[in-house]
Amino acid sequence: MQSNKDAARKTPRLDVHNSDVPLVCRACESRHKGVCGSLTPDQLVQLSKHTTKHVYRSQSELITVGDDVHTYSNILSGVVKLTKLMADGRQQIVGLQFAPDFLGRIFSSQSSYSAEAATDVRVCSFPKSVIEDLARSAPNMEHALHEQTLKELDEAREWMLTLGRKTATEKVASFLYLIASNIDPELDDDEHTIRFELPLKRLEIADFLGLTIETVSRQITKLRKSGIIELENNRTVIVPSLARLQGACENEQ
Amino acid sequence: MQSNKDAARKTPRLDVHNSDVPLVCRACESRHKGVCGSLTPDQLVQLSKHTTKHVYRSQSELITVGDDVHTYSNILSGVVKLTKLMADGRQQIVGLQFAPDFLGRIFSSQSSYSAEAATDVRVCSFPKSVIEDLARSAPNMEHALHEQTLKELDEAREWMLTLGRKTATEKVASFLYLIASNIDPELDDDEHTIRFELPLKRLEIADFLGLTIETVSRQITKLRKSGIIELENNRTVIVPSLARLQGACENEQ
DNA sequence: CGACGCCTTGATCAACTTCAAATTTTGTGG
DNA sequence: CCACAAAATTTGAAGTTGATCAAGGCGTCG
Repeated sequence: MQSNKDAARKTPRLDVHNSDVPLVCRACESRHKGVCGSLTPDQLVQLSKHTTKHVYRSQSELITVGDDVHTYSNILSGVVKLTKLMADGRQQIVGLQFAPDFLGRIFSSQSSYSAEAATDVRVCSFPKSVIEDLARSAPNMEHALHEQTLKELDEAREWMLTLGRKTATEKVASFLYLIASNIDPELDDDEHTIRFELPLKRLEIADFLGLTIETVSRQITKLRKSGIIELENNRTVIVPSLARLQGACENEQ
Repeated sequence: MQSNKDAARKTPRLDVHNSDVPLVCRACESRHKGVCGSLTPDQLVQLSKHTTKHVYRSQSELITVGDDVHTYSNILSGVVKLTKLMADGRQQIVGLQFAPDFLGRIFSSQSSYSAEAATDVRVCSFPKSVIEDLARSAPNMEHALHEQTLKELDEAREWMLTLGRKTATEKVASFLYLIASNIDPELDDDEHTIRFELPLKRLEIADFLGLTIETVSRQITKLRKSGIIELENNRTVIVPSLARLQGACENEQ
């Protein structure tokens, strides 16, 4: 997705040991990834002056609909869910974000969705104004944010196809495939078997797929009985063949 | 949505009669809107050197999945639908674009969806390289494109809620409300009644809503019988009260 | 242990789809 | 302008999928 065109825009990446890079950033896993990865040491210094790290416990809110947003964050670890709520309580998860995604609707003081920690989440936060000043003055910063937005848009549209046109089984398979691709999975000796923890509980999966919790449960059982997945426990999934799981995302009937 | 923060970034808008503005742009309805609206006369000149205008007939393809894209376009009039197709033929419209939207997945040579004219469409096209060079060298250009991407992302997520959690009637009402808000409607003497042409046929509405054509037809009939809309003919809709239509988008049962 | 949260399973029901056909609208050529 | 064919839409009846309602199981924590 990232093309070689981008490489030209980036300031040549300096060695991690370069003393220009601020201390907080030097040991950061996101240092070379996501938005931070395309910043110059100078910009990192400017940013790091206002950086704070936070841990959010699972199910706590990072951004509330309607509230003014004063910070943006880099996700260092964990999974964040973006949810929309209807007046009568119906809920839809409209996006999942993983490290090292950038969190926050830039150039807008209000969010039209809330962001909640699906798992425990560690973030590196920056005041809104610092990010926006940097975006205004540093084209590479705005470009990095733009790429992040484009990635989210591609993912949202892919999910629209899932929501609008896939069957319940295909939806659940698509969800498992999404997680398998985004969580760093343990690869088994038999290099084709992968294993991972689900970051969402059944109700959240239902809210992501536009289904009910019962239907999600039944489809998981169905995928298990058909041998496409195995369950070590409710949260731990083993995928013997990623190709077979992928096939289940779009079943020719 | 556009905030006053943006105003500061924009070069002060020059008078339309300013001779610096190229001829093709001077008479253009999009001149002050969309991406072009935030360009300087110099940038417009640079862009206009490579500008071509096209008309696409309804149902013709502007962008085909998998094909390399060599141009970006500004929509001058008409409606463009972005569609995704599954191997077995299931189809989902993942976005609708209206004038003066910018069309094309920037910074990527391939599109993961196709773009088709839903109605006759007039566009102003630019070679990919010119746009991307401009985006690289002119921060205000990239910012304008970024704002467009953010707007599309907000719309996509709003629609994910519709696809995932709304009933068939609510979906159709939401679609009509979307069109009423994006097509410039005729306002009746009685200032509350609005009237517009549907840019999509029933099958396309179904593909946008994740429904079948029959269900769409039945829901339209239902909305008509309940007095929320009137039909002048298959394509012409009259909305006596926009507030009532909005209410139908999210019905407390 | 007992209560609670979470997940699964079963039975029934409603919403939406599918299949089929009728009806209306649109386009074309004489 | 009419006749006719093709396309689009509507309507009806039956079938399916997934939702709802209800109950029970499992694991954790006080």
